[in-house]
Amino acid sequence: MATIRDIARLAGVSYSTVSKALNDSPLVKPATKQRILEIARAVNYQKNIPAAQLATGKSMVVGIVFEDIANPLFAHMAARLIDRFDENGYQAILSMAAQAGKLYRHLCVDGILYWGGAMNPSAVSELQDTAVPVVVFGADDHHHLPSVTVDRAEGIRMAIHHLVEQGHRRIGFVGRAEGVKFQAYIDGLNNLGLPHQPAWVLHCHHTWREAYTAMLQCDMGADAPTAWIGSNNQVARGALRALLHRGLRVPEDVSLVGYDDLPEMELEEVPLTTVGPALDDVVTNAVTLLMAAIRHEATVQTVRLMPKLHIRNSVAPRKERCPM
Amino acid sequence: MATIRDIARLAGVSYSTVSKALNDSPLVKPATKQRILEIARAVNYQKNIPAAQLATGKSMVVGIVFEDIANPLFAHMAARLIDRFDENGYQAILSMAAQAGKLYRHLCVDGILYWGGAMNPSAVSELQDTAVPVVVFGADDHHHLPSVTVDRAEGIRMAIHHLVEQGHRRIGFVGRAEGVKFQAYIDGLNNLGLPHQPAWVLHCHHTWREAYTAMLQCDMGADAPTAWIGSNNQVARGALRALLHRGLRVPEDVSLVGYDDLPEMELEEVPLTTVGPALDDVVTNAVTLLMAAIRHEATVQTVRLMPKLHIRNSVAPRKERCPM
DNA sequence: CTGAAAGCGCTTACAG
DNA sequence: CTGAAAGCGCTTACAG
Repeated sequence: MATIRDIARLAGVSYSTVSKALNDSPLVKPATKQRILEIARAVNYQKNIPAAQLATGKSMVVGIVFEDIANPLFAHMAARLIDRFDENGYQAILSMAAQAGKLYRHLCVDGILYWGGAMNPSAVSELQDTAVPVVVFGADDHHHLPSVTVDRAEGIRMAIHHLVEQGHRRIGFVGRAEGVKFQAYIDGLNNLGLPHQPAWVLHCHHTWREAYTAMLQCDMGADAPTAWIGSNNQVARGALRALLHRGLRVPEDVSLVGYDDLPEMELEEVPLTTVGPALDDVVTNAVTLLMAAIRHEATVQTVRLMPKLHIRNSVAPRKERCPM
Repeated sequence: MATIRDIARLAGVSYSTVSKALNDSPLVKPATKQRILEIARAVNYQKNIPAAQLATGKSMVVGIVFEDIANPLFAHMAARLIDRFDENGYQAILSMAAQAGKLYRHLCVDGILYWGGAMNPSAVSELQDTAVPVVVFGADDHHHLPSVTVDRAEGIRMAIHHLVEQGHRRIGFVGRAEGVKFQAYIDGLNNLGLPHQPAWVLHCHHTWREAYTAMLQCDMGADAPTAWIGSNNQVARGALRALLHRGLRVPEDVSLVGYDDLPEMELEEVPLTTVGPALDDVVTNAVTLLMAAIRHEATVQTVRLMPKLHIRNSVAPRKERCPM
């Protein structure tokens, strides 16, 4: 690997001049600069970034942490995130929560973006230990960190209202039976004076499989919900499949609205009506916040986004369901 | 951020002794070592890896490149890959093909693992420019690089044979109508003296959506295939959905075998019969190869894996299909 | 416009 | 067992 000194020798200048030329400093005569650049290309010079980083104290790379890379949301956002950082002159690297702390400390990244639906507290606090700025997104507020959050409770309320408008009164919930979304579900029903029963809540983690299994096994007697809310994209899909598997028609027999608005939701067997934030907004705001934090101009600490309702084909007016 | 010199001052020793203590060198007296370690912990010392890297020339991190992070195979393999590297004392970072070249050169990683189904030639050659070892996997052989490949042609042959054993003679292909798999499809039919027609090949990229659309629109007249091969996991799923959407029963009316054996394939509406390599083998071999290359003991240059047939429920003996 | 010098935080022979 | 010194490849005042 050629170094700055090799080039200096070849060009017959000092290596500090080479350094300046390579960094396009105005302090070096165009002619020399050009000569140096040509030689650099000729020897296929590659700057040693760790060395530059050591000298300047900045790496121009940021780390992105994903709690759950199996979630299709991940693929959807990662590419956009990387592009946004690139526009800001930063390179982005991806990692999973388990190794992020150690990794980014080692690499001395300039900033960290943490995406977590469930938000692993120990992973986050490990990140905080490092001196670099971190912003979190996709989760609930984090007390001590800038974050972009979504009013998920409002999202669930919107889902309930939409269902109620269609005449539904027995509304079930599939997903994690705890946290903001679940609480909003309970509160939403109570506020509207709607009934709820333990049997209408199918507790499961945010995976396709668990949601599928839960929905497949649950009681679908005459007293069962006529509409369900699935607490994220995976859950909604798994639930949909299970419903269909059981011979129920969606939305004719049962309605379903899912949280998270991925483009793919439209491609499901029954295009899913969903509620969720515009993902591009989430991405853009998260990047903006981190850039500001890196430049120490962190005026805004928290951005709160509103979800929207996307009506497709998985909700229909209630009619009493034919028993199984 | 505390440095080695801060600790030295606090401990009343030279900083070179601190360095040795921190690296657990046997050259320092246990008592001093312990005192140094305690101080290091007390001041929350974090080693500056770029500096260490500059001094030693190695970073102990490897880069993993994924061409297509939207492919569920990605999530499946990334976690396993990271674990394997960890067992070898290496940290792994993920990135997408577009930025990998620049990124890994900047970071001076010790090795690169490149996963590509379609194999983007320019991205790979950009990687090769760097002096660090790279191994590719999940794609065809790469002429100049160590690689772990799968005999995909054999996989397709296995699929055809399985279908033929079930009495099928008109076998269609959904996926990229070029490359190894497609060629194996054509050759396989020819070798068995089976007919084939242009209309039985649905060309599409490896996405759910394209496969779905292609299968939805194709001619399903009396002359259509009674069985299909989907060229990867996404394609097989999209095709399955389209078939069902058209009112065809799988496998009663049409059979389908998919390439790639992801655990999720079993969870499809109709559990899919698939053909593909054991993914853990792919992962393990790829890591082993890269580790060997990094240690300059690259004896094996290419590992070729055999796919297997996984029989589930999407293939049935042929019966003439009821026309649509 | 150019170059000599110091320094970033670490590692590693080498001498004591 | 400990420490002084040189060096990794770069950047950046500072002097010329």
